[in-house]
Amino acid sequence: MPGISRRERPAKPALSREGIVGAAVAVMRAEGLDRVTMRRLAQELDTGPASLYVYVRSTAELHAAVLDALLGEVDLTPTGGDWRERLRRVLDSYIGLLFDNPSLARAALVARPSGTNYLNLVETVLALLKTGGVPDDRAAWGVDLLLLQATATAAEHGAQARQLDRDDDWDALRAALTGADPAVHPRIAALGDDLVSGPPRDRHRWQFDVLITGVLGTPRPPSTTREPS
Amino acid sequence: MPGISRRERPAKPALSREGIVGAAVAVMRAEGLDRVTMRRLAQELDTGPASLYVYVRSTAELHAAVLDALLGEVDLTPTGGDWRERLRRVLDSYIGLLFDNPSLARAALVARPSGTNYLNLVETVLALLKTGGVPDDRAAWGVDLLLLQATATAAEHGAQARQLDRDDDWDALRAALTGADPAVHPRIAALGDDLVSGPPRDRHRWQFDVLITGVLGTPRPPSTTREPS
DNA sequence: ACCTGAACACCGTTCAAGT
DNA sequence: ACCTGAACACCGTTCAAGT
Repeated sequence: MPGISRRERPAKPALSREGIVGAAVAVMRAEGLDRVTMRRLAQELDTGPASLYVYVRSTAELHAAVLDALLGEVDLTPTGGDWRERLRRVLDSYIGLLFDNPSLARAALVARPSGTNYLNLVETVLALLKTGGVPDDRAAWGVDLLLLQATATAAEHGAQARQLDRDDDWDALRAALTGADPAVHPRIAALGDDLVSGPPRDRHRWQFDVLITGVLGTPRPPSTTREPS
Repeated sequence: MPGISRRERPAKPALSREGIVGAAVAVMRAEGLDRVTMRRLAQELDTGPASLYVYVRSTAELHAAVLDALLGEVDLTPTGGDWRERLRRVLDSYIGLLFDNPSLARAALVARPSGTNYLNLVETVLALLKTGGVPDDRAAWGVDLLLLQATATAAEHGAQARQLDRDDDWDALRAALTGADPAVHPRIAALGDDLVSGPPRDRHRWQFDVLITGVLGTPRPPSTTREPS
């Protein structure tokens, strides 16, 4: 028994970008993004790592491709509620996806995806903002803000959830905040528990509302760049 | 000439957490956080990597310690302007620090620092929000929102700035957005350039204003957790 | 063109053994 | 206790050589 995944595959299928990304998604699902390495994938595809570089530029690019593939699972058409509620649902779906794959959220911050699924997500958010009467110029900048916030939240919390390792750091932060010396950090001491408490869902909802309220109430500054001749 | 950094150090100094973090900061400044590895540090300290584990739990924990040390450079007492302007300056200082060390921003999302410098930053933000009349409960959640936004912005942009590698991804996104098919992605096509354009400073300022406006205008939801007896 | 073996230059972490 | 050598189990990427 030389290979692991030799089931109904008598002949080695030809390499292709599609096949590589597909294998990458499978490995990610089974073992996490940390295991999506050139060497692990080469093993899966029964070849050497060098061969993959014909189709993929780097590990980072590969991770971006995996993310875009996963983005196909985001629910872009929730039903019921007004534009605001639907937008919240779309972003919750996006966050949920990244929560399940925390390392993916971190990858999203580093190498932004540019595939169809990402474009569909952006388009959906823009359409909902339009429905809500958000001026175009604010929507253009707002979509970035909303997606960045969602991604960062997932990246942050995701770390906490998956790796036991990070729990210690988070506990350390919690302890540092709740145990602050009132003489040195009076505001932290005054707020205490509230700084880190609250059900995540409530926090997310409030954060989303802050963003929407802010976008609705904040005109964009006049452009500081020189006009095109 | 056996070692690299043998200058006025005749005897090998005893290992200590302080010394390790200090060396880590030095290596980060000189070669970037990517080079802050157990092995590289061991080499710097003239020992083996295993020895470091007496003082440091993991590489992630070490990176968090480096971040907290760097956080000491954030300007917490800008002069002039009202609370809002001063808060903007503090966050700009924080963002600037992370911009210069992009990988640090990513580390901040994964392993949150809990040292004195981080507490000082949180305290300062809370104090400025208090000055601005932001209710305590919103300030408690708002500080997280503001710092997360700043960190994510740095993590995102930082990748673009430092590594040529990521430029391609960003260009790909830009091209995908500006070249969108109006039949498939009408809103993206309509907004076009504006989605990715604008001086970063203007975008940052607008994002900050959105957050402040949002926090000022969004009450926290009534707690959904049961009251303490 | 596409594919590969082999090499270069690294990693984190553990553990038995020493002092 | 503190420190370490050595090992285990990996990495990304390049490049000359093959088909």
